[in-house]
Amino acid sequence: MSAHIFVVEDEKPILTLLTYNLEKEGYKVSSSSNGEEALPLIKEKKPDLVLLDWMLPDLSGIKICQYLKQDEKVKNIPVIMLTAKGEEEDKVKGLNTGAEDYITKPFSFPELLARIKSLLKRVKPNIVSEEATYLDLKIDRESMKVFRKEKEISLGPKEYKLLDFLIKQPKRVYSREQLLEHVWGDDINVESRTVDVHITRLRQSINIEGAKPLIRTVRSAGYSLEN
Amino acid sequence: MSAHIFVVEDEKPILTLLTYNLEKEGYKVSSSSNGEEALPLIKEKKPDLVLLDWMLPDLSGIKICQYLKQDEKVKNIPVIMLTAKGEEEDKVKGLNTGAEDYITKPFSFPELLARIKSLLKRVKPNIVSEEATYLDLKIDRESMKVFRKEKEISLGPKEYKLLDFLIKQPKRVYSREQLLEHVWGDDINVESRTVDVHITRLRQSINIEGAKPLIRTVRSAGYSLEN
DNA sequence: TAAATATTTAACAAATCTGTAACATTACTC
DNA sequence: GAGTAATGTTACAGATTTGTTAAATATTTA
Repeated sequence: MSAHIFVVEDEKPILTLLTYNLEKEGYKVSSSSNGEEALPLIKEKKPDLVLLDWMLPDLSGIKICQYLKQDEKVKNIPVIMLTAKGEEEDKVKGLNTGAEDYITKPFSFPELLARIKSLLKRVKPNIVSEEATYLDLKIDRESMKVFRKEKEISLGPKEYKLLDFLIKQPKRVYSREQLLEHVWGDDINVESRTVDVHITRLRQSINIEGAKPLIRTVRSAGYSLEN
Repeated sequence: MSAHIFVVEDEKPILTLLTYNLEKEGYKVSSSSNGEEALPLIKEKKPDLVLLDWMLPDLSGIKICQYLKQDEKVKNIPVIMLTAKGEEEDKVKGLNTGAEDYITKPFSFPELLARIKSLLKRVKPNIVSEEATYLDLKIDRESMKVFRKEKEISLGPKEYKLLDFLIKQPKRVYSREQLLEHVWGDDINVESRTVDVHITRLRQSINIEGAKPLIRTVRSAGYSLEN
């Protein structure tokens, strides 16, 4: 499964070059040479990574980045900013926009590629596929069905979300707070012990005869999907 | 593996504060309060980042930065300059020296920390890596598991934290007080002898048949992860 | 070598953390 | 609108972890 990269760049030669090279590397590329139209497109398409020219003519890259990083739904998409040489002083300003990386134009493509890969590796959990499995557990996100050993299991909405989240990085341990943030949403105000209860319910649901328990408790730390 | 930061600052209180706080965050810190001696030291030690006072008495920070940025071997080390308030207008001048960031004194430590992290992220994308090893000991921070010779070891929360901290800089000796601060947290009030007990427990946990002891006691000084 | 100093370890009580049942409340379905 | 399902909270039992103490052991000093 390949990552989807969104490029916002008004300099056509650069855009063409980037698109060409990135696609050659196997990435799916979308682009816009116009800041104003880029923002809604990014929110709609939810790419895995955004390459953003610092100084776009209409809506500047800095602004776009700020908007993205303020929006709950897309703030986790990593952003690499392309800053031209003369704008280097603005780097400091850029720190506060929350972009994950900066590259000064003109840049070497291999370097860019390395940085892209490095970032994508870190946000792997955001790259979701239609189907995920862990051992004998399978989740089909299209039909929203869950199977254990080929047998369908019925989960409540929250249990489904919880599993959906945990299975993205099965072995990673998440704190109750992290789970609340990602599964419940961070504005919500819910006791962290509530997570325990839902974990218990999820455990009961996915537990079938003759199968291992799949959720690990890590004392004073949290939970992970693992046995 | 933790990042190495070099601080050049002639104001002793600031230098002390910085060193203290940075080490508390787990960074390795070297320093110099003298510009002339700093330059060769930086070239020799090749830290991951340099914090540089703008106006040093002998050899100014600007000069040092210029020299660093002209030297092929160290030009890639990011530099953060600490400018005093009155010197703010000189920022523009400073930009040409190639420093990566500027902070005006007095500064808030959390802000400095954020900038350091942001810079380090670019240079060393995974400075606090998800995995650390020392000899036959491995700690996976993602799943929060510890292995000795490929075999999983189960640790209590505090033991895990202790090891997690010690392994960031193996061989470095930490006093009981330092360990209390880093592993327990500094508001807490716990006897320093308690550290001994936890070290003992950690020793027992990570000690498996036919493997060397990995924690060294340094009499009247503290402990280190070393054999 | 004895005394002084420092560290290791076992034992135990106190504190903390987790699992789950029970219940109240809210949201949804027909 | 009644009935059903889902959700969040609380309470409590049981399990694990933690800090302290004190005695045993080790190391240094005089």
